[in-house]
Amino acid sequence: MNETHIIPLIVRGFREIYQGDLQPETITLQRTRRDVPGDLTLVVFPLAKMAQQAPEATARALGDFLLQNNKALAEYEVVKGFLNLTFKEEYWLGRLADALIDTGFGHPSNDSPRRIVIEYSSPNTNKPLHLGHIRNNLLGFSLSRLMQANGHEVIKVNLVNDRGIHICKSMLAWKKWGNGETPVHAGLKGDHLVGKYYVLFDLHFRQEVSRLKEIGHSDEEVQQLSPLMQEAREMLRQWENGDEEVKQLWSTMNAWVYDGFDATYQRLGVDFDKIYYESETYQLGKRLVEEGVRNGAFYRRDDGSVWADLTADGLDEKLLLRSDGTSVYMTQDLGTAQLRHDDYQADELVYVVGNEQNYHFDVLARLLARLGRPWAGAVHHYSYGMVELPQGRMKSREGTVVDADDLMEEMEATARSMSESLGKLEGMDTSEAARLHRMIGLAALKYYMLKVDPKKTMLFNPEESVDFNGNTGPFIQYTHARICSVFRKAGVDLEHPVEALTGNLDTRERGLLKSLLAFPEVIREAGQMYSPALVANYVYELAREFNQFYQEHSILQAESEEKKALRLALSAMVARNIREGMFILGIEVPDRM
RNA sequence: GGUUCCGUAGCUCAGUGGAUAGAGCAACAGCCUUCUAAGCUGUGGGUCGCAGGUUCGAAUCCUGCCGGAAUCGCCA
Repeated sequence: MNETHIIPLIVRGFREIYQGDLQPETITLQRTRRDVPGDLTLVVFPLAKMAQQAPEATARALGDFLLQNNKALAEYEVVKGFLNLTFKEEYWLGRLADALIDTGFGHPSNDSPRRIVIEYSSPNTNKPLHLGHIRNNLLGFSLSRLMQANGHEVIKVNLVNDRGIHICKSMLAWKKWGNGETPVHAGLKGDHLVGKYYVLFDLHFRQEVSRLKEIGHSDEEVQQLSPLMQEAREMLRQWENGDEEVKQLWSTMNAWVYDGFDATYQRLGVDFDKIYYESETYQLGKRLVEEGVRNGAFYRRDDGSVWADLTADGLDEKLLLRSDGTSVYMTQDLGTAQLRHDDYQADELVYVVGNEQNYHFDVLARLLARLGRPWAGAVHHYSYGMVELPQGRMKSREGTVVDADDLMEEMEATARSMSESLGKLEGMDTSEAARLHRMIGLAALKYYMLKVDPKKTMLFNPEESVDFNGNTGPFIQYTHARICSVFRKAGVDLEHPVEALTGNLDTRERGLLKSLLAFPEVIREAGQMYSPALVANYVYELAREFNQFYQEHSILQAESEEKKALRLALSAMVARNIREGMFILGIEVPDRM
């Protein structure tokens, strides 16, 4: 519900009655509580102070004025300092009729669209995607849709970290113990195969560590002395020196990983407009660091390493280039930021990255500023919370990492068994049923993760995540399917449900209508807050409210034709808002389930 | 230790200056000859971490304290 059009009238009324100028910001309008008569509430307390009159009297004076000057208003009531306004039936019916023919409903008009580059996913190529990546991907993708819904131009980019010591570890392990194994031989997705060798490296490395510790070496010494680690570091140097054989192996194994990632992305339903590879951008980062050294922004130590001194900003010194000349994470991110800016000249460079990297992005923005990049302020770290399991954080050592592919498989299987035990899809052909199970299982997973405030650490409870009742994705899908079913029975087109709207609204219908009309405002606010969770919560509330309405009223067997038309119109709008809202979340809704 | 974030019902979460703080799950009790029961209704369950402050009004803003997490790497 968005009745801000009444604000100028309030300002005018206040001026006429009290000869005072009201700043629109001091006007608080909100939806009237459900248990009190009225539609829209003006909070009068702050105004009463300016009017130098008791809140009740001020409210009544303003109420009288509004009633006289706005034909849409039917009556008002004053409760303490709250002025509760009630609109006429025709007004609400008009709003509903307008919404029905508004194909852009839920896409607020935007007179200052921005160009926004959103980076998300950002995987390393040494391991398959896991639960943490899933939250990242879902947030990044739905954030993109949310910004598009708000009229912004969005470019979705992925930054694949395809180079570095971690990849060398997988490569080295494969070279030593792989016997030429390929994904085809092994019957494994490529990302999983490469991940297997990363784990193998770690296993052998830890054996070396314990041997070295037994003979009395410290933790730091062990890192230096471990032959495996030395080999991996040597491999990284060879890679940066363009060694043919190393590059060849690197391309081969990365190609396996990309095949695997593509399959996972596709199944998850996310995509990208452009993919950056750090192997193609880190050199640019090095050049930026050198530039910084030349103009005094950074400095080089005797051992050849390059640092930024951020102590004046209350931070520490930050390494930008290792003593052996190889680049670190920050080097690469400087390069990719520059490249991204050159490519798009975007108003915002959004990085969907976990909050464990808050410091990193704080430093990144400062470094860019220090390099004199005027667009440094465009860097925006979209910092989201970690995903934890009931037993705590995921730990690869303890084998508690929840694999993305496995998880999607399980959700789908749960949807299948649930649907079978409920006897839901009788008579549906198997491929159609399979499509539905995918849709439902994925909805459960996506909604479960997106309904939580992005910045908060969230708990992933496997048992709860496969619950399809209550505040869940399948519940919302079900509501949509129910509405579609009604329209099939009625033989009415959901997009053009009625010719005309007349008659009266009861409390439930009126409440549902007000909720429906709030949709554009929710999308706008969610966009301002960068919060898909607001959309998720709205859609859930709407579905819940519809189900209450559905339980109480018959749509097709309504008391009169005009009532039937009205209820069809309400139902159609609920279905549309659900579909649009879920679309923003990257969740599909079925016509039956 | 510094910085940042978090603390709301048994559990998971909404609620970012307005009225009597809400959902879901779990527990218990009901509702399908009527548009899909993946639904609906009801019952019980709260010192909004604690203490001050600002305000007509605070879960919400400020300060301090307590508890938890992340981070401060020649890892990414």
